[in-house]
Amino acid sequence: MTAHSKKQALDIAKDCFAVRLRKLHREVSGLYDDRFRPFGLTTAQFNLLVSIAAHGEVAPKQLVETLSLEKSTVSRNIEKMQKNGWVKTTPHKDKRRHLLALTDAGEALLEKVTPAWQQAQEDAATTYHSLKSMIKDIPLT
Amino acid sequence: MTAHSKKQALDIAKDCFAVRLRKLHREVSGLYDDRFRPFGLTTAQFNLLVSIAAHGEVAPKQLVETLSLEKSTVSRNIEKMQKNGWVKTTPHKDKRRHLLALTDAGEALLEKVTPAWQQAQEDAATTYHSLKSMIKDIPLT
DNA sequence: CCTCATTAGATGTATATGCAACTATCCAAT
DNA sequence: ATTGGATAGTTGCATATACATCTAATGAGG
Repeated sequence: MTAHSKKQALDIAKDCFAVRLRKLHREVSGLYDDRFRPFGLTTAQFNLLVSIAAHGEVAPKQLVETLSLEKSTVSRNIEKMQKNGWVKTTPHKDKRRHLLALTDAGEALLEKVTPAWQQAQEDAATTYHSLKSMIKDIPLT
Repeated sequence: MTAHSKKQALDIAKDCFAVRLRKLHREVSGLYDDRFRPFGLTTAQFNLLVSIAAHGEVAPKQLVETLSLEKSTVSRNIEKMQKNGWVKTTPHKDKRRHLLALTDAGEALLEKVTPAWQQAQEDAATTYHSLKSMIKDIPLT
């Protein structure tokens, strides 16, 4: 390990978008996970819960696009949320598809965790002052 | 699902730091993974590779702090990198600890993937124009 | 009608990640 | 020196994620 290559590695670590973004993602996700834990909810599941609620009724395919998740990830995460009684499916004329919606329990959960979400938002904004301005630059769709 | 609660969910989805940050993380990590795949390297492993190189010799505990990773995550990811012959360990006087360093193969790999990393950086900067300015606001340590 | 490419989802397999609990070691107070 | 708490790392377990492959259903050309 020459001094040169060590310095080069330092530069990469400092400049790399992925290194910083992944670290920030772990830290921020942790704040939300801490707040959601008492409800038996994870941040990934909360994302899906909110997205389904926002659509009313929605196909998995749509969630894949909205959240940039792999279809198999959606498939399996939804499966857990169904087992927890938060999500229900309804058939579609096109038998390949089906639609997802929140159950009453799912809607009640969303109501119930909203204050925890607000606290997590504050945690994040307090710890990472730049998030508030940064958020506008993160594309949503 | 009332129209009111649906609109509320839309607002949460739009405002939530975690939703946007996690989505961006998946998209950007995917760009790097695509570039690293031909080398049998993942973005997570690249992060560790660079961090070890930047330190020269480093304890897992230090990586935990530098990258905000759980200690068990570091433990197991390093284990895979050792099996791949990229990382070696040396004992420490304090027998609880050990030090990590890159092997020759590890250093060679880092050299070899650096152009791919640069391409991923360009991919990311091109797709997400705001990343370049955003990066300054993401705390490193 | 057929057939074949396409599409939506599910399943097999692997990595990444975190929490809890455990082990081994160290250190400080007595 | 002894012991009890702290520390570094590992292991058990669960979720999250992606790629490759598979299945079922659709739809477009012939």
